Amino acid sequence: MKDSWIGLLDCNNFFVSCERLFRPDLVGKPVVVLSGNDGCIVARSQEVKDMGVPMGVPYFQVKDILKKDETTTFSSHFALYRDISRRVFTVMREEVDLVQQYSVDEAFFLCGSTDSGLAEQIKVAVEKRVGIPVSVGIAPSKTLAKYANTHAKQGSGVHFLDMENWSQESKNVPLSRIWGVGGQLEIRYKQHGLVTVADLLRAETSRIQQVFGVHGVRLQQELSGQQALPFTQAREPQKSIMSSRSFGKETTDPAVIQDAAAYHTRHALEDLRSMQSKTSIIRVSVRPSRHGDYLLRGGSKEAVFAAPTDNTIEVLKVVQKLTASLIEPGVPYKKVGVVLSGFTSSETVQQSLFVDEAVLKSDALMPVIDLLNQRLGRDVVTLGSHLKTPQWQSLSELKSPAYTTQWQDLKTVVA
DNA sequence: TCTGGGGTCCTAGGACCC
DNA sequence: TCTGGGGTCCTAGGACCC
Repeated sequence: MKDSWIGLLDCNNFFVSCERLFRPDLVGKPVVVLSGNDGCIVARSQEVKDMGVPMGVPYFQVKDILKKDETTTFSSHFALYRDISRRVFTVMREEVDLVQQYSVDEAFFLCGSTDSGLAEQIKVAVEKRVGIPVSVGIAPSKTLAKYANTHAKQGSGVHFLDMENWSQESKNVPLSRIWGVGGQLEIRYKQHGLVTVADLLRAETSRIQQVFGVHGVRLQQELSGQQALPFTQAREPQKSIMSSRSFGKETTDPAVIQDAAAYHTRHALEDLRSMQSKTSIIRVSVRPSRHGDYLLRGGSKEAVFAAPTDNTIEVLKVVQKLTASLIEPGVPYKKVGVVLSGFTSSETVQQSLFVDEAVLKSDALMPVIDLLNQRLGRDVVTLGSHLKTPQWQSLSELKSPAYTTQWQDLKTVVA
């Protein structure tokens, strides 16, 4: 299809919009959503953006400014956002066939280069039926569609990139504004005299390949309107599961670190089993604070299982060893996490020739534990040694009620 | 005092093999 | 006594994204 352009639908200030859905009184007023630990700002309403509060800034640094302007603050509430996200894309799929979800609040779709009717139609449907404001950008490639979306957000909410003007406009667009160019790459491009999109488009591809590798060449193609990042409707299976969290307070105590590692292992394995998958690679990482003398003392290690497993007990043993070998005495750690990868479907897993009897028995235990936790609430039944009160956990003090996922938090509507 | 969590992809460099 | 080079796999880490 020669005329196949790519659209990007992006929810505006997604987390903020989700909170406003249940607090319509906050529409038009400043709102922020914080990360876990109430550490950083992860979503800002337009009013807060206009106040000059940057994305990702530590909350404590802007607390006073926000208070002064009577900003409403929420701790993040991912179960709610995932639920709203599912509704957004359900409605979207009813309006357009070819959809590729990219993140919790964005999806690409295929459409014609002049098909503004469709773009408008999707936007209206989502806003009307879900209540989340969205913007749509349309262009010949994904990277350009992302860029077009920034125009859409500033304007009427739908924007088609005009390729006639693009070669002219690209002279004034810094590479740093392009999807895929972060702080480090911006510096590297600058070192080679490449500052604007036009600079990159002019550069010799062989030289770009040499200096910036496949990533650079792909970027050049995407920005010239070629689709180097293919649109695929098929949902790629998830390749890894991560569970990690910063501690409320740094710790040097191996028992506390082991307890947190065990917690993340249980949760990652629970997710794994719900995906009907088994894992063959586990990686454990420990990090000191990113802001202190121990910056470089973190690290990670992985282990490979001879036969793929979804058995928490089996994985916990390995995690314990990896964690112990990573911890250095006296280093104050701030974060620990585990990542599972190398998945195979549970049904197709080959049995190892030498299966431990005890492992087989505990395999049967896993579904029981998952079911109990589903019924009784997370972590009612847990495996592995753990401290009575987790000393590493943090508080989310400003969390909104679980409007859509907990019965007791359902909104009461009085007619 | 207080600086997120969950993903993907890429690559440098060491180990190992022939 | 002299003492290669290329390929591949793996680990760990880095960059980016939302």
